[in-house]
Amino acid sequence: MDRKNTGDKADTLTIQALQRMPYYLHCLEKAKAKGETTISATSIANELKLNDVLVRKDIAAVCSTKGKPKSGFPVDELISDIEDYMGINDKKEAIIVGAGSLGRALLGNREFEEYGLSITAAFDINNDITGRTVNNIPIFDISEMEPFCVEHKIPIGIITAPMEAAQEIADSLVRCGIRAIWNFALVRLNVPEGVLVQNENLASSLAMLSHHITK
Amino acid sequence: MDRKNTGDKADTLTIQALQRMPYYLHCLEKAKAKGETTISATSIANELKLNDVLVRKDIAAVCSTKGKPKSGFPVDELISDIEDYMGINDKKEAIIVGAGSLGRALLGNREFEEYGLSITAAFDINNDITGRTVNNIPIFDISEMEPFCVEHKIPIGIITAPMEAAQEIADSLVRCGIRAIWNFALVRLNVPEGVLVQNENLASSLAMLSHHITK
DNA sequence: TAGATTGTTAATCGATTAACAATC
DNA sequence: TAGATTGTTAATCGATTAACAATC
Repeated sequence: MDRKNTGDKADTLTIQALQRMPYYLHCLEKAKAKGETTISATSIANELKLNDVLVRKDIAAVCSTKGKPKSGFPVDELISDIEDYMGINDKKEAIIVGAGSLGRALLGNREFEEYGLSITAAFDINNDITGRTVNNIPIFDISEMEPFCVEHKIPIGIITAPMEAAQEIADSLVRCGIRAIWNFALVRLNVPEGVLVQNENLASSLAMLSHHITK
Repeated sequence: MDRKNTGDKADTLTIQALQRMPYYLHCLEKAKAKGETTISATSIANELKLNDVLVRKDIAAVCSTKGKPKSGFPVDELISDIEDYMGINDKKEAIIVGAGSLGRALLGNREFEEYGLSITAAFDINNDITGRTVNNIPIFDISEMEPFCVEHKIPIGIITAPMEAAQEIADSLVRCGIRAIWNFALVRLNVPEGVLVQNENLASSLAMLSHHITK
């Protein structure tokens, strides 16, 4: 099946553009709170210190209507278009694998819910940890992970395990039909095509900070 | 003072390259554990699924010696060069501002120590939280932040506060002489030149995941 | 030696920015 | 109308990749 021009513009957004969306959303909600009903790409660009053409292109890729010269875009519509595009409004279930300090930290973070991510269980190998709950989310033994994922058709796995274990966990998740992995372990994961791996490299960020400080 | 060619190559690494460094480090340590004394850029590239010329360029920018055709680079030397470059070996003190779920999560994460980051205190506005400790790190009232930073000459601030408060906190940190900010709030911070802001956008990552799932 | 590997220079690729005509 | 703002096409910029001569 060819996907050259299917009418929807879903494929046109680059990763960078997609990552700017939450900023746009925040900016729009601020404008809405102020009572503004339309907003120009130019003003968004100024607020976020981005190029205005860039903002216009990003908006064009997700917005269902065109902007009007002079007034700009309708705020409400743009908000719901971005939310739809990001898939914020339909809840997606996720599990956390590795309930060490970072894993439990994420379990305790309620803000993910706002972005449509609902963490339903955590798994760990260490039986000092399993059996407990954090933020009302149960921590099970790792052996229960595969049946749990299959039964609940979990689409997202969050790996906060040590890097030595990460690839094996990823393989296991893939077998269960997971479709996206949020990887906090410092390894490149090998996954089949169609499975998205989003790497969250706190170590890389730390490298940036450290290097700047050390000059 | 002109900085065209000062002999050190510190300025030549791009952000992307710097972010690859932790992966190289991990890869090298794995090789070292296997008893290998030299390693080729080609083999690192294969392991990490990167282009070999890219790896060679990255290494050239940080490594003090040149590689030898056929054998490659000395593992030990490369490890210490990268560690030096990233500034892993000298401890840098940091504070956390905002001790909500994410902030306490980071407080509890002991892995940062391995990368040279030592979190010495946290601050919050909520007096249900202040006075406690997490992982032996005290949580103080926000009013004590400025004197603490000045007294201890803290170079790094980690913002895990709500986005409404983030800019004000950043301004305050800058006044105290902070040199880098690790920003987990979803706003672009305005800081003077010379202060690094490293944005950690969990929301942007979530946008990636959600969008992929929703297809 | 032959071959793996290096480092450099040039080509490619993709994202951002600039220029500009169209429009409310 | 005039001016702000839009959307598009072309130019720029920067990172990655390819080609290739040099070397252990």
